[in-house]
Amino acid sequence: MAMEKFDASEVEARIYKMWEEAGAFKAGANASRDETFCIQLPPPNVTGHLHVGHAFNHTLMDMLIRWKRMQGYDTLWQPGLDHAGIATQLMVEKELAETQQPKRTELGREKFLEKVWEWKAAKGGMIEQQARRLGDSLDWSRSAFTMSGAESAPATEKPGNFHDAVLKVFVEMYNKGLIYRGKRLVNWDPHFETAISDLEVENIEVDGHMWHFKYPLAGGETYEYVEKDEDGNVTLRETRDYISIATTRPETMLGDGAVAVHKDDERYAPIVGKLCEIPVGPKDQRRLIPIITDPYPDPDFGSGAVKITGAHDFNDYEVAKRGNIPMYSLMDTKGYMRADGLPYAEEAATAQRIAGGEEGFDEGKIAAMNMVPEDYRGLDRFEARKRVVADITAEGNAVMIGNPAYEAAFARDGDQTEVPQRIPFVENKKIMQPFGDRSKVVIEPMLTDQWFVDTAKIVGPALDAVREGRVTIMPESGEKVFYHWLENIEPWCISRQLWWGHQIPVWYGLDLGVEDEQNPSGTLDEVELLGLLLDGLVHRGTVMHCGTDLEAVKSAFVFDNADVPSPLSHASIIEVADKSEAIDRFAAALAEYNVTQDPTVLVYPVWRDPDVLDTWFSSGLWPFGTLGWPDENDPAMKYFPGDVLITGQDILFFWVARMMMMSQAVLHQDPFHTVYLHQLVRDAKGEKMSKTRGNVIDPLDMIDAYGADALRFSNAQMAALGGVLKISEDRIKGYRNFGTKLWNAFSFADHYAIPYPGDPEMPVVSQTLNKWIIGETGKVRETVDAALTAYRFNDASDALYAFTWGKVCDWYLEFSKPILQGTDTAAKAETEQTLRWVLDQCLVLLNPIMPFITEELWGMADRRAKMLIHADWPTYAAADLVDTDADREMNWVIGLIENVRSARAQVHVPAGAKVPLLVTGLDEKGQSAWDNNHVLIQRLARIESLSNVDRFPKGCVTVPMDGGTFGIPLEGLIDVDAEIARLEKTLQKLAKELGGLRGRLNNPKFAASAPEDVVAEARENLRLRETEESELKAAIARLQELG
RNA sequence: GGGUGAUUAGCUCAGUUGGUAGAGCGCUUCCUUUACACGGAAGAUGUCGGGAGUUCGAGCCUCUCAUCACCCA
Repeated sequence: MAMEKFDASEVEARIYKMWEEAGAFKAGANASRDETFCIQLPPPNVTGHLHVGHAFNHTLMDMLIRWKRMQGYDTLWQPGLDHAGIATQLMVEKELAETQQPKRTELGREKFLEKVWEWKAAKGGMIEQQARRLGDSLDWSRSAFTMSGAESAPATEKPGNFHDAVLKVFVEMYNKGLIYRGKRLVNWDPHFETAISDLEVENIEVDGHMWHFKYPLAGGETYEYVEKDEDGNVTLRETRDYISIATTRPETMLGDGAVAVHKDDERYAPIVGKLCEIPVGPKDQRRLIPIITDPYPDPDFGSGAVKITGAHDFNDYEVAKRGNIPMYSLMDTKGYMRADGLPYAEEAATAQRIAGGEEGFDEGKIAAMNMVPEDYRGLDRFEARKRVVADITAEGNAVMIGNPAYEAAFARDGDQTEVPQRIPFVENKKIMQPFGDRSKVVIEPMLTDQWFVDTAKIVGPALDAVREGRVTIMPESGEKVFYHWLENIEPWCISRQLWWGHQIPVWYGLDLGVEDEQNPSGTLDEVELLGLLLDGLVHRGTVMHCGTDLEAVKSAFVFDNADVPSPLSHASIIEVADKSEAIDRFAAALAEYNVTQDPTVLVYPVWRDPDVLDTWFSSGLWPFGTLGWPDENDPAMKYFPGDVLITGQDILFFWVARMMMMSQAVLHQDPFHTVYLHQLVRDAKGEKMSKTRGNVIDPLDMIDAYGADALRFSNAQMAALGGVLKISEDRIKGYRNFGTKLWNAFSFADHYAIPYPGDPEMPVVSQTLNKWIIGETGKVRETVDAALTAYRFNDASDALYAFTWGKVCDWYLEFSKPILQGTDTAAKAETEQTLRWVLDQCLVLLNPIMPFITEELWGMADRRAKMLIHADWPTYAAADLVDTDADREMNWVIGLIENVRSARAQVHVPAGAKVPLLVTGLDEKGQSAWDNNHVLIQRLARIESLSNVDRFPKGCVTVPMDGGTFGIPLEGLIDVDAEIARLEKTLQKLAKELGGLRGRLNNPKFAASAPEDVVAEARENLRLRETEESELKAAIARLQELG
């Protein structure tokens, strides 16, 4: 019966179903020892689809998991999904728009979150289905979700407690002072109106402009401006009443707090400490700002003077912090120029007093001030830029240069009245501009109130983990990057102005505390009551408390209020939406109390922080949040800490470092011992894949075309440590062919009707051939184990490819044919058993890389104790299996066959023709090797007979071997000149090698300083080459006689 | 501007304490020989980016230059 062809799509679906239904991937499946081996799958976005990057690293993880599972480890490959705040919210908003449903803001928070959960249930997690096509042996029954257990989750959702973990960690870190609220500059996305992480910002080089403006000195002061060249010669000397500023963002001038120059910049030394004017806004209310020194300005860049807008530029922010310069926010959350606050004239006056040192300031006060003049208020930031440029230019404060067009016009017709002689100095230049990777709008650095993790306080243990070798980062270069980043770590902004995510567990209440306590009576009298009502609650501060839920913070608020007059101190605490509702409710209750004197109507409203946590905050808890924590008694906690993390190097900081910090902060352990980083998967040319380039390779298409095994093999093959990953369809096709080769090896066994009982023991053999292949199997098993232990997936796949195709198929199966067809029943039985055993070993060793085809072939045996996925990984050692004599003999046989074939082909002996073979000087070993294997040799090299001769006849093709020289008598058949040419060429190559070898051996320093075995090897090599050389020379001589 | 890495056969890439270069694909020639044409056999192709140094010996170590890529400002 002939085996059918391998149909990947049919087999893959069937086999995967079989594994999954049998629970083959479940945690602990096939465990025969206590040691655990756990890999946490980096959770893909719930909105995500499988791309080549996933396909790549899933293959590596699956290889390790399958390998360890076969070795009997208690394994867990933990899957799950990330709720992906901004991506998911965007996806759902888009869908609402497309289906003409009410917008997010119209729905309100609660209804919108319902929609998100509906979307998740219907369309989220597509990637989990796609990953199955790859053959991933993930324990799907444990699939986790970073939003599981959230208040908003519907009952239909799979239960989980990730939300508990997130809140518990937040509260603990808050209580330890590791989390705080503050005003800092963050990347702000004006489209989504939220802070976003650095990872979500793409810096793209775009065409921009550099404008040059004059900031006039206060009071019309002047100074001598001198420029010098490298040698100190004066190239320009003029009297100026201004300082020249270059900027790519003129609209931010409105928020300037200073002009900074380098302290060593002689040009500006005379005016440091003086004031200059921001040349924009109403003429009467021009603000004056100080000229300061700071290390940041580069004297060689632009004019060397930099305007400092602390609230809208990251570099300026640092300068402003150093110099205590006010940072005026200019824009609203949508990126429009602010329209709130007091009239500009009043704000400018205040700012002026601050700049002059007559008035103090703090963060809150500055934040409330709107420094945008009325004319620009409410404008889009880019529109405002145009207006600012136009206004400054109109007023004559643009730096002017000669107009090339004027020169040209003058030269042409001597009349240039239509063309201006001088024009504003505007450079066209490439600038790096930040864009939101999802919104595609220009990201605005914005000074906002956000929550931060004080990373500096928790970074220590993560750094130590790598420094002390508890955690290994591969490739090693990742360690440097890791140190560099962690040693210069910035506070981590963890709040996002979104709805989809873990809402920050902090509640605010009105600050009722009275600073100058005038009434220690402890009761609420009429005067105080009115005071509270009229005092403008709006301007009162707030107090806040953190807890896992409202109940948890109530007592803290009650405690706060203990000091306020009774009965207000006993007001019941209620939750409201926000501060304004809180004020309304509070005032209404007071008013009612005033009338009724009924203390039970008094309420103390509190409201929850509307922001949600950065997605990376929750995914930082992934290593234990997936295992039942905070329930430390969950049996799955035995898998913490995990073993290996395999992920893209681009999220080393964003995720890997954070998992390490969070695991240490919460559980005081490292989450894994090894981090394997890989690069971005690119197309065959090494370009990034992108939809716009149209070079995206969909792994599912590859699976459709070539099967999952081929894609996996290709992935394993390109996984050289630290290497660039270029995926090539030709290569995948090549590994599909490899699968077919393996399949046909079984078809071979089938063809020879070799019994296939299944689960064979390693046979005890007497045939050299069988001894040899068993030894080779032992070698490859060691190579594969060593490679996988060292995460050298390419070495493992290389070794298996070379073994299966190059050893088993090319030689072993060919050699077995005469025995299988022969009459020696003992030899035949032994070879049949060996062949089945060897093929079984191929299946076992290849299973981690190509699980489908191997499992299918495994299942064709009459019976199997277990599925291949749970088969026992072999432990035999090459040292026990390799028979050196068999090894030497088979290599000699292979060499002889190859050399005879080569010689035949080169002198164009017809492929089918059987030729006689002669030999001279055959030694004992050669004779015995020939005797043992002549059937194989004659068959594969197409040889009719062997005759011992003293001397080769004229016109004989020579094949020098160790232990005897063979010759094919071909007088009259061969082209003598061509054959001489062939031998000469071989001789030349040989001469080169001999030259090298002799050179080394004749050098006394070589023998003195090189290791002994190297010297011995070189000597032996030289001996063999010299013999070969003399044989070749003799052969050439014979041919020349003939000619 | 800072950092990291790369540059090896026509293409895509390996090459783990320095011992004299390999794979897959592609290409050329031959072969439908009873596992396999998604195959078999044979074959060609490399001053290992340039230069200098250390060494008996350098693709590998050091310096330098060039080009490219990525990350961070």
